[in-house]
Amino acid sequence: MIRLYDTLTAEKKPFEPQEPGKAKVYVCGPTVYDFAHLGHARCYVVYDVLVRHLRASGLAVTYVRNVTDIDDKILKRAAENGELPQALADRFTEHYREDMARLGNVAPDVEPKVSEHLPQIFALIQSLLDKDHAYVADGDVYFAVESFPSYGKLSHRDLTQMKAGASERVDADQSARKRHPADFALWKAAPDGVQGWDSPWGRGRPGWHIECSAMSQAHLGETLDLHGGGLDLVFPHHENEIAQSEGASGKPYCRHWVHNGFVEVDKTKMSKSLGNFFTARELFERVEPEAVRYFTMTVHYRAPLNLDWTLDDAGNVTGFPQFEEAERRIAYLYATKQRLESLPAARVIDRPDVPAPEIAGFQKALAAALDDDLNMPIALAALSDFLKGVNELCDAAMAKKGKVGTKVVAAAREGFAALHGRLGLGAQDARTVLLRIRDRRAAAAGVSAAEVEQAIADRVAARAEKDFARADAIRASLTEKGVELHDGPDGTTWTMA
RNA sequence: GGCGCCGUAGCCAAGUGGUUAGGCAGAGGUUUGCAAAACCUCCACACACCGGUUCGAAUCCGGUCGGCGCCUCCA
Repeated sequence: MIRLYDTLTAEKKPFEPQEPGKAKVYVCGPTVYDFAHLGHARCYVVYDVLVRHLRASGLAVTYVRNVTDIDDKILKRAAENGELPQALADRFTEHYREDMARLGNVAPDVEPKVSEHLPQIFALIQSLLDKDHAYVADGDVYFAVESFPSYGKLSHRDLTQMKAGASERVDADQSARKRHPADFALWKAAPDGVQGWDSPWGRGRPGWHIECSAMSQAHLGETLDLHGGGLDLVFPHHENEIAQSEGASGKPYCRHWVHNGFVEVDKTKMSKSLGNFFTARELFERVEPEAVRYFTMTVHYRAPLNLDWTLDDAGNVTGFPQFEEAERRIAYLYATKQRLESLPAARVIDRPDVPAPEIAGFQKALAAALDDDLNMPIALAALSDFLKGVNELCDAAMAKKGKVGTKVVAAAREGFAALHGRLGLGAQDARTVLLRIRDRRAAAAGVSAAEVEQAIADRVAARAEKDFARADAIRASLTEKGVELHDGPDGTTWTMA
């Protein structure tokens, strides 16, 4: 049984879809006016693991994650760039999809765009007007929060206690048109000279929240099983979605609300508006995308994830210790996978060996960790045990006259399959990843493969002549450059420290 | 003003009423011509502070201090 913390009830509770065996999952996607940053990466990795785990647990998941391609920030950025808003949105949608793929996230089953759902948005707004949950004011349409008595239930706040304008971002003109300060726009009239879309209430653009109500309903129906997003969406975005959707349908909007914590920098939230962010792709230039994925899983999904980096005297970023550590773990994972895959057939014999507990129990441990509110740090602890077990297995197989049983090897392989299935780790070709890590580090250190290969050849010659002093001198000079040599039965290979 | 979160050993980070989290770093060891990798052992007798409840609290309750988030940009 999967238990997840639910924001609405503020407790961990069993995840129970309406229809047993099926899960309708909606996750709020990005507004595509810039590159995805680490905060987005974290968020979508969290829901990716959630969807993978639900599927691995036997649920037929319909995963919907929208793209907000109509938004004031897109209009503003496009105007600054002198390009069409849709062109800008389309471009960043592509970049976003590339970044998600590099993180190893599965594509959602449906990725709806606001620009393709205006009719549904109009219908929803009209329905709210018909039910007196909304009103028209000067070409704008607002939701009347006082018409929805349970307004505030998700974010656990009381309309009378809220401080209007506490965020210091209120628009005086807009406030004048509202009946209550917390009323929010369903439709906003477009000023002259600004791109707009024709609607029954005049030319304008949709309010921020209505899109998700309209699109989730269009693709998943009136009641979702699970809705996810960043903690910053609890209020007002998700609160307003509830008001809109339940106001229109009269049915519960969503059975389970999941929110992930922020990525932080110096204990402050990473956000586009603060400008304190690193984009996913600039990080990918420094470390394996899978290391970024791994890093996001090192803390519980609801806790803050603090990012550190090192600077040189000029203030340039020189490194990210956490990503470097994560990349070493990823390298360890793939090195282990490679060892298992390359066990010589002669070492694996048909005999009834029993797998070690850390291998035999890995799949269950993984599932149990994720069942308990998606506890990824515990899952990674189980992974550490598993990899240690696989290395012991390989050590045993490769020892003098060593042999291991086929069942044990099969269990280890199944462990890797489960790892991929639930956490989305370890799915790539081991050799490719390891070489890419090595070559990226070598390039960063100014080390060329050719010079290393030459040095290795010289050292091999020196060793053949038993000239160990010279062999060790070569090793020492390479070590200084961060090159590590590994003498194996099939020759000498190298990695970068 | 309202609502909420956090404070765990050198560092990162789980757990949350009584039994080893895990990782990194560090120290020994197996192995190796030397190394590396891998594995083994050790490693903290940790839980911001002060009270209270309890047979027993880092874990529950109250308070204090420190940090953070949201209260119509946000993942």
